[in-house]
Amino acid sequence: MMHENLEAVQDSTVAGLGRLAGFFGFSEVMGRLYGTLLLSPEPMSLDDLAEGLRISKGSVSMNMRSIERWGMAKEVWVRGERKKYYMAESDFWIVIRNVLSGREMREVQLAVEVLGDSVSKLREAEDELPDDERELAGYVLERIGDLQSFFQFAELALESFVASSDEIDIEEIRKFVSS
Amino acid sequence: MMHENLEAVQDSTVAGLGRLAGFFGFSEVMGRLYGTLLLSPEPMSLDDLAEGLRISKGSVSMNMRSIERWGMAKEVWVRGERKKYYMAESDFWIVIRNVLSGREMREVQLAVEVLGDSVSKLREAEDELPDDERELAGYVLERIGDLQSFFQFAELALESFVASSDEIDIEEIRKFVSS
DNA sequence: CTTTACGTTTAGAACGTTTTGAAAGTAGGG
DNA sequence: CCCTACTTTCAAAACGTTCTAAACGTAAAG
Repeated sequence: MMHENLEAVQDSTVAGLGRLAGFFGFSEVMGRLYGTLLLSPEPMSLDDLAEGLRISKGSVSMNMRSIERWGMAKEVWVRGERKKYYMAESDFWIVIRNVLSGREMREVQLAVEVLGDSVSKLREAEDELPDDERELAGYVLERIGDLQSFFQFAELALESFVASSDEIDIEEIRKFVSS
Repeated sequence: MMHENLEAVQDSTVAGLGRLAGFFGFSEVMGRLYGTLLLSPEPMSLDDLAEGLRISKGSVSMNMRSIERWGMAKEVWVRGERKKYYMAESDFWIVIRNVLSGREMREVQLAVEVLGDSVSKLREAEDELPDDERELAGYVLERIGDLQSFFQFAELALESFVASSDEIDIEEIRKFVSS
């Protein structure tokens, strides 16, 4: 039996990461799996994970594939074992870069595209409109233009963050934070 | 009857904002309500909104309260009317600042707190542990420490962004983006 | 004081998502 | 080549969320 404090601390960390994952639009199970792996010095198999979290093997299998696709964990080969073993990616900057570039970026880009289409469609049709509608169209165009600017800026900001986070080092941060 | 292009553009913008709202963990209806208000030159009543989006008054009522709490729209008083009228907050920086400070910040702060508790609880108990568990505890402490640093940095970054976004001006951005 | 016009709350229905256990698939080992 | 140990897929069930329509509350108007 493991010391109660150690186990409690592991549990609350795992639970916290689950909560966080849910908050950011992933499944909570993904967060808990990631947390479990992160706190384990040894790589873990699907069975280990299923048993540790008391969830079905099916769920572990599917969620681990998501986790892998997001670059949050890697499969590791263990000599003489037929099972799959996983280890958490412990560089959080890599993790959030993966998420930002693969998900938030896509979403923002899509928004920018849609708005661009709308604006050009409306600009083309503007001349043919009767007066009262032209006024409304002008207002709508202005507002959509604001949205465009905003999302284009967000896109740029994300891009530069994703590009620069290569160089971020957690030891640097630790010093910075504790100062 | 409104010109088909104008209406189509409004609809796709509204739908896009709904999608985005869903992506960021709000209800899609909230996003659509906000979009509808944003594209309307006149303030709109609950009935206007319900009719425009073909959803129930009840839903409009509840979602508009959320929208108001997030500072994404304001009630406006219309002379001689008993209805409630709303206008969208059209400064997007204000909107995201509200969201970041009221939601993402809280979540990150919570994570930092929980991790802090865990670390100190575990540090206290460390001495009493048998050797094998002490080793594991050391490992867990290290990983949790990394998490702490990461979230503390995120907290700082959010803080400074929220604090500085007072001074951000959309005209500035527009120039910046289009260059 | 009653009626009317509105906003809010609520219970239940509809819907989507997640979980599970079982069945199917796959690849080493004998 | 089959057996065994494992992973993946899948359909059904459990669950949670969101929607609606109806009931309710409230306040202005008559």
